[in-house]
Amino acid sequence: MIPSENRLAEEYGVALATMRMALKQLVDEGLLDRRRGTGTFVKQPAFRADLFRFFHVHDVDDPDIPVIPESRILSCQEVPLPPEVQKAFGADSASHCIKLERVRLWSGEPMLFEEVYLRLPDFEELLSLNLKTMGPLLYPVFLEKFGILISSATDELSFGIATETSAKQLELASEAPVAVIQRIARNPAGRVIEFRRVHGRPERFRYRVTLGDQPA
Amino acid sequence: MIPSENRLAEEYGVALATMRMALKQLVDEGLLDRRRGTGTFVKQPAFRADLFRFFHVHDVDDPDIPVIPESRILSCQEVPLPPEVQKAFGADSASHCIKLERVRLWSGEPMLFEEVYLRLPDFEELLSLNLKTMGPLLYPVFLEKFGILISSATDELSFGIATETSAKQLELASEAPVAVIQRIARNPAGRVIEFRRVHGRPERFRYRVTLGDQPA
DNA sequence: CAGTGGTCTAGACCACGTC
DNA sequence: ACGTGGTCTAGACCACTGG
Repeated sequence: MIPSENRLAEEYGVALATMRMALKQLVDEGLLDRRRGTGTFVKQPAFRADLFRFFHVHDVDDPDIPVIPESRILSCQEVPLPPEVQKAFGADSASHCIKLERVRLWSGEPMLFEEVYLRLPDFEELLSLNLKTMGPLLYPVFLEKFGILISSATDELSFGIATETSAKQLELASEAPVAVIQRIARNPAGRVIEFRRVHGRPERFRYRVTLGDQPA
Repeated sequence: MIPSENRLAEEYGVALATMRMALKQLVDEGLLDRRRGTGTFVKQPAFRADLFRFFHVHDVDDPDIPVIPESRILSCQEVPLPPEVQKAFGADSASHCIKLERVRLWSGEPMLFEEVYLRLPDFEELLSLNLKTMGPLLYPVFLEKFGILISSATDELSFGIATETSAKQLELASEAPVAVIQRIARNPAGRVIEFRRVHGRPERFRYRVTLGDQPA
């Protein structure tokens, strides 16, 4: 909780109405929360998990049931920056980054193979973390362990051919067709935090997204 | 342009600051536009064309160049409501609807085959319109000819098999693999206006979307 | 230069939550 | 009862736009 509008106005030597306008602005920006009769509070940066749960593996019976696939981490190591990751991170990137590989399963079957690239030195600690204890969603981990909030992402979907690794992990023939999702995720300042490439089994792959002003 | 804040405050018998707050609210809701030294204006409902240009057919040389594919309308007729369209439109739907079929081409090659379902009687006039004169984007036509604004859409992407018709139009072998996009588009009130099913040639298909708070 | 909106002041009264 | 934010008042000065 921060001091009341009365105290703040006095402290900063401005009129009450002026302070009210300033506070209103911060509320509009989502930084404060005001409750009549109670006070003004700093808002926790809300992680909109719903925004990032949009890999829908369609339930056999009801495609409207969303599922968070189970996660199995294969490896997590420091590697030289691949060129496309370099392009996404921009000029101010280090020469190396962290590469995390994992498989996501549903009902015991591998559905997605993910390669996640993260900036160094920001995520250096990840190398020494016990990855087994992590939940299936990465962004809450970024927020809790590293204080890094992912607030926007650009996904690009296309069709491609499985690599040797992705074919093996998805239990497909090599060079089988796969769904390809490439994601660039950013913090609120627009800095690219993550580059991700995902291969998915095509026959059960489903991606859903809603754009525009959501009706209430 | 609407009257100045001074005149409005006087007319409605409220203080200037109160009228200012009220106007501010309407600005926040996107209904008004205020310009200092000029006046207050009713805002045209902005059609966010950028929101709906997200079928990216990747340019061979530069995948970052967005393209609006050319449009060729094949048919436009009244048909009974297919079950999945019924489900999208809901209980208050008529028993028939308009079905519009078209092919979208780029560099003369067919890339996408679209089946667009629209509500009756809202779009009744579409049957008698000269479709040749329409531009490649449908939503501006909805707005200009019918006063209907599309403000949100949910897309669902998956992989499927070409139908007889889509294979023919895309110049593929029958039962060839295709990209499938299903779209439900709504007006600001949340009413479903359009149901669309799109088949795309997989090898050149690319779909890009950005979610979250876009950095400035 | 006249009129517009943008910002600010110094009050007032009210609705709501907590104690 | 008291302190909180929500709304309102009746002014003031400034910055910008247009003719």
